[in-house]
Parts: sequence; C-alpha cells; structure tokens
Amino acid sequence: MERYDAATVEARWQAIWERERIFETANPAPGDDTSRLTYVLEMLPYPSGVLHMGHVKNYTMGDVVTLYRRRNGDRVMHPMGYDAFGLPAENAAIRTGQHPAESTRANIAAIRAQMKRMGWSIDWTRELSTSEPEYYRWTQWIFLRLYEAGLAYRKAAVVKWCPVDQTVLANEQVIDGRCERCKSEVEARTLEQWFFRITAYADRLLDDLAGVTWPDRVVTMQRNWIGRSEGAEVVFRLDDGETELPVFTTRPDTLFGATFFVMAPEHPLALELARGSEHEREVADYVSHTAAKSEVERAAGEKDKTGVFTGRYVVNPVNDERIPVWIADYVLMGYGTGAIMAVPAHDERDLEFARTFGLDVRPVVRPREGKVVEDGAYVSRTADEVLINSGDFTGAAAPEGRRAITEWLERRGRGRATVAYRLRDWLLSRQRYWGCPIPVVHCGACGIVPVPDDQLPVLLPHVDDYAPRGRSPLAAAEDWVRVSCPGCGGEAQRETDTMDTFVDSSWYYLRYADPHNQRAPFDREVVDAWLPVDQYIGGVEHAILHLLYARFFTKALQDLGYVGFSEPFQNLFTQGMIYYQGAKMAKSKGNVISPDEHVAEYGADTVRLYSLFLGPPDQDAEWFDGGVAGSFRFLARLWRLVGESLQEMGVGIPPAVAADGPGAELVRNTHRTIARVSNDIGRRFAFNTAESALHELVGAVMDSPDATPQQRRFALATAVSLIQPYAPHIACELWERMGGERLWDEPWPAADSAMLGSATVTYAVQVNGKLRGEVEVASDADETTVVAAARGVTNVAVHLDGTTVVKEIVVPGRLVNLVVR
RNA sequence: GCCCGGGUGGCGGAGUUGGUAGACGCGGUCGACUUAAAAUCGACUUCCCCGCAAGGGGAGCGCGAGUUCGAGUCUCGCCCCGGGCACCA
Repeated sequence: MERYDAATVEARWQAIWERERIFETANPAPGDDTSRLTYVLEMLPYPSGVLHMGHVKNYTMGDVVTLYRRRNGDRVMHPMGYDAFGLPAENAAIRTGQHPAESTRANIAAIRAQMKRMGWSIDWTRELSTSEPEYYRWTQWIFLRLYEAGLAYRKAAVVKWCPVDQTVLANEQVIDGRCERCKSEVEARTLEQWFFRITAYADRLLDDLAGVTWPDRVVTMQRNWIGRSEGAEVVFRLDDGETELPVFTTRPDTLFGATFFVMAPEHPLALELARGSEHEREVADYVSHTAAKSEVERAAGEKDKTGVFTGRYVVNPVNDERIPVWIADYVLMGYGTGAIMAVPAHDERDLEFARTFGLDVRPVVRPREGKVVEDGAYVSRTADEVLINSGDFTGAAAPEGRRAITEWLERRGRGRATVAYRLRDWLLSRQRYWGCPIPVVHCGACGIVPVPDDQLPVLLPHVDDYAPRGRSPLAAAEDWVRVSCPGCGGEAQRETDTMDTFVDSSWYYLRYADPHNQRAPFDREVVDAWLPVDQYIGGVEHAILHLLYARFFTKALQDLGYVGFSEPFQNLFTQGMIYYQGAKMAKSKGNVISPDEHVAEYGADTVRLYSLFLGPPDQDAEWFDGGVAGSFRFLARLWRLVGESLQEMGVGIPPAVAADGPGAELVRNTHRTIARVSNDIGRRFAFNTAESALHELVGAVMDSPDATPQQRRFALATAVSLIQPYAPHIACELWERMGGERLWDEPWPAADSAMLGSATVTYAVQVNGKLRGEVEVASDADETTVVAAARGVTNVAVHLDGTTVVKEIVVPGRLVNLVVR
C-alpha cells in the first residue's frame, strides 16, 4: 500500500461526505420518534480572525461527541454559526479602515474554510451569523416581546463607561474596575439606557442550577454572582420625624448594636440631609470627591475608611435610640437600599469605621463559647450565639433573635423579612456601530414607540464613519434616524444605540433548530423537540456572562410561551484554555497558533488527534508543536499495519474472532480497548486516555507476530473503528480498504464482557506492604491457591524466612499482602 | 480575605471504589536497516546504593503529621501556582 498521504485521503472523504450530505440532520417530521434526538453544541466563534488551537480543541471535542453518539444510535444535530456583531470587529475596522461588514464577511469565509478543512461534522444547512438581517430581525423581535412584558426598560442610571471604547458596559463586563476588553479604567456616568430585568429571575436562575449537570465551579460562580442574601429590611426614621430610611441587613438580631447609620455618597438624600447646616459644605465636598474617584481607586484601593458626619440623626425602630447619620463610600448605592445600620461590634467594616471616627461599639451578641476580643467586638461567623444588651430579646439564641426581632418589626410596620441580591439588571445599550439596532423610535408626542413587527428588521445602516465619539455613530446617519412615528405619524427619531453582543448570543442555540423560519424566530414544536442542548461545550471564560444571559432569555421566553423548557443547556462541559509559550493563547497576546500550518504538514486527522491528546480537556494545557508529530506517527503506523494486514489476508472485517492460540491475548486486549475507549469518550470525557488506549492496542498488534491474520485484522479493524470520532478521514479510508462500507453508519463496537479478563492474572506480592515479587496464576484461582503461589515466590520466601505470617490480605485479581511479625 | 481548581520523571500527562506509581506521548541514549541521511523498527530512559550479570536493597507523587495490612488517592495542619469574587451590610 502506498504511504499515508493525509491531504489526499482527507480531500476524498470530505467530498464524499458533502456529496452524501451525511452531516445534515433533518428536523423530526410530525409523529417521528424524538427519543433519540440529541443536540451537541459548541459555543460559536467570534469571527475577529482565524481559528486558533483553542477553537480546534473545542470543536474537535464536540465532533468526537457527535460522531460517537451517532454511531450509538442518536440522531444528532451539530450546527455552527458566528457571533459576528461586536467591538473587536469594529475596533479592527477603525484601525484598518476596512468596514466591519466586510472584514466580518471575510473572516467568516476564512473560518468556514478552516472548519471544512478540519472535517468537523457540521450541519452547514443550519449555519447562521448574528450580524445578518435574517437573524437580527428576530433578535429585535425578541427584544420587543421582552419590552412588552416589562422585561426590557429604559432608565437613567449611573453606569460604567469605558472611555476608550466610548460605550457603556454591563456590570459583568467590568473586571476590577476596568473594561473587560481594553483594560482601561471605567468611569461613572449618568445616562438613559436600556436594561433587561434579569433581577426578576434571580431566584429561578439560582434554583434551577440544581437541575442541570454543570461543572461545580461554574455553578458556584453563577451562585456567587447572583449573590442571594436573606435578611430583613429595617426602617429607620429621620430626625424630622417623617422621612423613612430603610436599610437591608442580614443580621436583624444585632439591631440593638446599631450605633450609627451610613449612607452611600450616591444616595439621593445624601446632599439633602446636610442642606443649610454647618455640615453642608463638608458633605458636598465628600460626595463630589468620591464621585470623581475612579472605580479602580474605589474598589481596588486601600480599604481605609473615609466618611463625613451629616449632623443628622435617625431613630432606631427597635429602641427609639437616636444614632448619627454618616456618609461613607464603603456603602454601595447599588446594593440593598444604599444605606446601612452600622453594628461595629459585629461587622469588620463598621468596626474599622467606628475606630477611625471614634464611634461607639456596643456588643449585642456573644458566642456561647470562644473568645470575645477587646471591648467585646468580634466578627461572628457561628450560628451558636446568644443575644445580650438587647432589651426583651436578651438571652435568645441568635437565630431565634433574628426571627423574633423581624416579626416584632413587621407587626409594627417598621420592617420585614426580605432578600437582597448582588445581581443587577443587564444594561444592554451600547453607543457603538457594529451591533443590532434597538427597534424603537423616540417620538416627542408618544415617547418610546416600539417598531411594529412588520417593519422588522430595523436594518443597520451603512455608515462610513463609525468611530466612537461618546454617542452612537448611528446618530450621524441622519436619514436613517429621521422617521415617522409608528404611533402618531409625526416626526420621530430612531434609537441610535445598539445592543450588547451578548444579546445576540443569548438565543442563537434556539435559531439553529429552525434557522430558515421567515415567520418567527423559531417554531415552538421544533425547539421543544431538540432542546435543551444535550451537550454544550465551550470555554470556562463564559461561566458567568453568556451562560447567565442565555439562561435568562430561555426562562423569559418560556414565560412568554415561546419555548417549553426553562434551561437551555442540560449538560455543560467547560474546556480549559490553551497556553502557548507560557501565556494564554489569544490574539491580543500575539501568540496565536493557527491550525493551518500543522494541517498542511500532517493533515486534519493528526491535528484533531493531537488537540485532544494534550491533557485532560477541562484543564488548561500548553500547546507545543513538537508533539504533533507523535500523533502523525501513530496514524502512519496504523496505516502501514493495515497495509501489511491486507497483503497477509486480503479484505474482510471479521465481526468477532475466538480468543485462542498465541493471539488470544490480543483478542482480549481488543475487547478491553473497546470498553476503555467507550467509557472514556461516552462517560468520562477523558479524550486523552481514550487515545492512549488506542496507542496501546496498535502497539499490541505489533507485539503479536504469532497471532493469526484474522486476530490481527480484528484488532486493527476495531482500532480503525474506534478512532473514527477523532480521525474520521483515515478511519473511513482504511475501513473501506479492509472491505467495509460507510464507517459512520456502522454501529459502535461492543465489547464482549466474557473477553474482558485474561486467562491468567499477575498478582503483586507484598510483605508488610512492600512489594517483594509477582506471581502469575489462573484468573479463576481461589484465594488459597493464590496465597500458596505467592508464598512460593523466591524473593517472597526470603522475606518470610524467620517470621510468622499474622495476616493474609488478598485483593482479587490484583495483589497479595502478607503481614508478618 | 473568602470560594474553586492544581502541584506526580528532563517535558505534557496516566493512575476508575485506598491495592504493583510513572500508562500513553514528547525529548534523550544505544542498536538494526542504509554508501549516507531521512523514515521505520528494536532496547533503555524517576533517583541513589550493591552486583560482571541475572538480580537485589533503599528513597520517591509540594511540605509535616495521622488513619490503614497498604495512601498520589482518605483526615488534619501548612507552602506554592492558576482562576473566580472582593467594603454586597
């Protein structure tokens, strides 16, 4: 047989697969059995350049799962698309002068070509791009449905502004006070912006995590992000006797320990309180000073407490005590009510503040056991505490005290049990060009008017100057902005902000199911048949943003009756990142390896194989170029061995062969390999060790010259069959040469459980836990026989000499340990 | 500070319910084939000690304890690396 030439083999099979359209999976017809419908999905790429090795690993993993499941009888949908709107394309466009629509189109074409060259079994009839009007028309449509439901709303708010990208950012896109993308410090601005009311779903987003099979750390990250805290709202009254100032606390049991009261500088009443008093100037200075501080200074800086006294007091509802009101930036406007009761005896931050400004510290709980530090202040973490200095509640255990005080407040209308969340509403407006237009019109007479469905899509106009200037570049497209109001017909303006890209990717997995629907984003019956996604695969960097937003969309669409399920992704697998030369492989780091060179040198099968051989798929891995050759050698060896086998016995694929003669072990080994590979791919997601098992099997063929040609063929044919999910081109080629047909239609090999064991087993023999020898016995030998054989091993006997065996431990099939004295 | 991962040869990593640590691959050394090289095939490749050798002994999975006949794996206390959150009341 000629030498293995990947390029020829791969071109041939890719042509066959395309001609036979084997990657396409039609939607179920009415009445079809839907029980085997399976949806395997990898996160769609962002077309800012070509694919790199991280993508290769991601999509190869999805392809292995897809091919494996197909051969196990599933009808698998495996689609692909492009998350094509967004800042990187636009920023690149500003640099290069190429319009984002053009660069995006070019990048998509390049990526598509790469994907086809990799031989991934993608159903191209379902391909979509979020920047195409056929897609974003429905993004707009969904926005309008959320708007009608009150889940999209507009409000003026202090928002995070990126001065470089010249746009607002969602909370989730601010990392340590810096823009997630360009790393510049974000600023605070007050703007009218669009929000999605994701907070309305906080509890469900939290509770439904129990029903999905996701990595623990992703679940934990989402939980922390939502940040649910149970506690109470306690209403303090200002010394004017009227103004009510509620606070949120998780520790109503410490209410008697409140010795002062603190409001955030952004609190609407902050300036009001000191007006006309001697404190007015100081308070005003402090408020404007903290407003000028950047997020970075405020968040990452020292935790030194600063603040000013307002000269005002509030009354503690539980004991009518007057306590001073301070303004301090350690209280955040965005959480709870923007004001707190300070209990310095039992809260670190309050204590630090009290010490800085000489305020009272009054302990009101005491641990049943344990030390009380200094003046009785300590930060409590245990539930085992008792109330002290707390009026009628003194002596109660803390949990009871908590309940009792909350009820007491509730009865008097001075408070109630409540829940606070860290999660904020999702700010979706962006003052940028390359995004989905928000389909509303601003009319002087009617206010905000949604664009009627029959006028969708609101097309993104072509503008030549899309450089950001703090307002959307769309505002410059005056002809486009000017529109007649759909309500009154009067003169009106289009909304010029575009949507956050994460809106586009929050529903794409639904569109795949019904990608050409012209009347609706998707048909409910179709999505209900396919979804939730059975296996979602992507980078862990999306643990919060994308996954949280997509879950929110699914739940909102369920409530509106458009889908019949509440979670989009039943099983999630997060792959680790690929490092190269010690850094994350990323375009911004300039250390991106494209698969193209390696594919040109060794072929797609080799690159696919090596991308999953690097290590456990959920862990980060270092790419190193030298390793690719090893995967190629393996395929070339398999190729050669099949060639030799063909010379030896011609074509034929034996369904099973007997385990007898010198090749018996090879046959058993083959069955064990089937079991290992199936378990590793199907259950463990251990793609690297499945490959190792196949290496071993091929090695065993070379080590078994005495096996019969049929036995060797059986082992080789099985190896070819098992390698197909990883290296489908060479597998199909060799399978065909051995006399098989359409390997992708062949059922996945089944291991004969009777063949999994060997005729004999090797026992390790230990004396007092130390390995002293090995002994081979029949695998059905009983314990007595095994122990006798173990004692007979020369080196074991030496170590037993002059001792008494007090205990014999036999682990069946593995080891004997003789405990001696 | 809190919450997750991770730490095993020269390197990437195996080690499934506690049971022969180092599978598989990379790299390296030696050998076969070859005029030669490449390719391929074979042997060796954790460290130390004894032995010409076959073989034997000891140590060893970040560090220190513990449980156990037996610990990379379980428990406790630390150290280091990576990630997430971080004044969230």
